[in-house]
Amino acid sequence: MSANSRLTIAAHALTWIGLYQRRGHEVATSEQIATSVNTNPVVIRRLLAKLSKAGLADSRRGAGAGWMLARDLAAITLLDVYQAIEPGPVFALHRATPDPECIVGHGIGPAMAAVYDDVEAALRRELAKTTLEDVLRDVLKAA
Amino acid sequence: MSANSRLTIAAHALTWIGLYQRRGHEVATSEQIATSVNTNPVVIRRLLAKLSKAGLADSRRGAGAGWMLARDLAAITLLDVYQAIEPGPVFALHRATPDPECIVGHGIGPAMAAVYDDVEAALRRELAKTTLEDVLRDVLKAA
DNA sequence: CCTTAGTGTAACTATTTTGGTTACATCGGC
DNA sequence: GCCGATGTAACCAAAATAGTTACACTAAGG
Repeated sequence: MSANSRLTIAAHALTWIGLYQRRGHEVATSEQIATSVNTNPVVIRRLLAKLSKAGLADSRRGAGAGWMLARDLAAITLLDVYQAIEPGPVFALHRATPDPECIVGHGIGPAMAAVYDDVEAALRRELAKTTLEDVLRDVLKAA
Repeated sequence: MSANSRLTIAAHALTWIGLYQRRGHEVATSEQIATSVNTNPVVIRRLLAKLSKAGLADSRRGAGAGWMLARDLAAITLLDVYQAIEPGPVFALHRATPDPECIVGHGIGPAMAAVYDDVEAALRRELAKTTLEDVLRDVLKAA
């Protein structure tokens, strides 16, 4: 399937900031996070910008700039992260509109849309079960 | 997100064949199906080839060739279709492997993979709830 | 002030996925 | 053998995703 890695990267970034702050640091830079994630700092900043708009992270500019969490890790679920960064749905309907003269072509869109709504709801329910605190706990356990 | 339309098209194709057969026809051609879906016949054949391998559809060659269902619509769930055509997972881990020296970089992969397994399981459970018979009923209701 | 480290964001490129198209070998009933 | 279809490879186009460069802007600290 599509398979994008944004949720993974975003969770990684926030978890990294959370751990860094717990170790006594004020802010984390996109450069530091990018090193851990193994990508370009701009990729991190773009994601954190969305997370910031969603109220999950905050940035500070000027000298001593960087990123910090807007809430504790325990107060951020993967659903929060998902909603902050994923615009589209998991499944798409037809790229080109099917033949409206055909009964199936006419009715299949709404029928599938209803199913997809339920699937997305289930997916969200599942993502809501895990907080970044849970993720960090697993991470530390594995170390 | 990714958003591919394969599941939609595959469900459309099978439902179309099912209805066509109920109306007394032996087989449906990829050309007919493609007209209803509004795409190229090869796209349909490619999908039906996978559905055939999964035991959901059968093809006949030579003169009077075409496609038929291998099972009744009521015996095919959207999960069956999904598994027949979707290879990869919904969410991907890091594209490049994160810094293994970093605790978070080291442990985040397995941690997220565990969550993603649960999410996929929920998604499958949800898809299994709907059969193509259900889809056809909705389609006919909308007509 | 003015230096400086880092954010914010646009613009461009590369890679991958997805879907559409052409082409043609093959099959099998008539 | 003819003919209408499948089966598949090969190629192309478009879109999504991620990586990169570039640079204006911000604000603490000297």
